[in-house]
Amino acid sequence: MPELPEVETSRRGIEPHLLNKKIKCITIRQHKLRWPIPKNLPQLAINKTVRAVSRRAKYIYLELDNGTIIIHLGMSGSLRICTDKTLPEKHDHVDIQVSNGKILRLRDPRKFGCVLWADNPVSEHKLIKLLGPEPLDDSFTANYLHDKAKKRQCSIKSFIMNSHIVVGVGNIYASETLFRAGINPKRKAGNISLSRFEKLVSAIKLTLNLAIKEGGTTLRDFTGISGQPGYFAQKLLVYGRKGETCTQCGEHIKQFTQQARSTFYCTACQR
DNA sequence: AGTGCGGCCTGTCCGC
DNA sequence: TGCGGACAGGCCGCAC
Repeated sequence: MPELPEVETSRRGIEPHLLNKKIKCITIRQHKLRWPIPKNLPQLAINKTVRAVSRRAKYIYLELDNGTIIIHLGMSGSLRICTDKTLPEKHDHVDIQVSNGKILRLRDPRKFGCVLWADNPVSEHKLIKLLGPEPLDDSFTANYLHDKAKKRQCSIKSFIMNSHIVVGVGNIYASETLFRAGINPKRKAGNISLSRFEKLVSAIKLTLNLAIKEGGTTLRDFTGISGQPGYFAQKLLVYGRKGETCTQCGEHIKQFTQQARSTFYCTACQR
């Protein structure tokens, strides 16, 4: 599933094919994604130029003069660049063709993703407005997290997965970063010291940057096959490693369920 | 306001 | 071998 690093890699992959190109055609084969694709999307976007291909949280923006196309990949979505010679397959729901003939094609078997329109400025859109800082921005600091966590009773894991606190930390990276920071995922967010938040913030930045590097390598030829799931697996320290030994201490990795999500951690290393 | 959970959806895996 | 059911997950929107 696309986590932030994969979304950023996708963005970088499609950008050169779309930037400064005019949108010529939008084909919607399946309107029913997480939210319906607006019926008037083609009307709004056709003959408009893509001024920027950017990202906020796990949303990809195609910025036009009159507004923005927002794309979210949900958990099974992927983007590729092709031409109309490549026939759409079963789960290829949307094509956006630009003036050089290239097509941006969205595939999403589970339909958890979305394609939406936002009037200017996109930052005022309902889904965007309340989002927390980008984890890789300088504004995301230990002080910020520590302050936000004051008196919070929820677990540190659900705290860092809360997009109103910080964006882009999904279920996999929540486990991974808490392991790197040596923090027990069950610990209450409000009960964590500033110095431990410093470790956590460093771990989040490190892990996401490493994964973006990995994604960059794996998805280099993005217009071809595109990203297979599980390509991060080699680098994962705890996620999906239930019963295997901890890379730090040799203890067995434990799995349990938190907020209906699988958490993996080392009982010895994480306190 | 903070917290937790239901729901959306289909491919994959497991057990029978 | 084929089939059914459990499971996975991002994250909004609602209920408490």
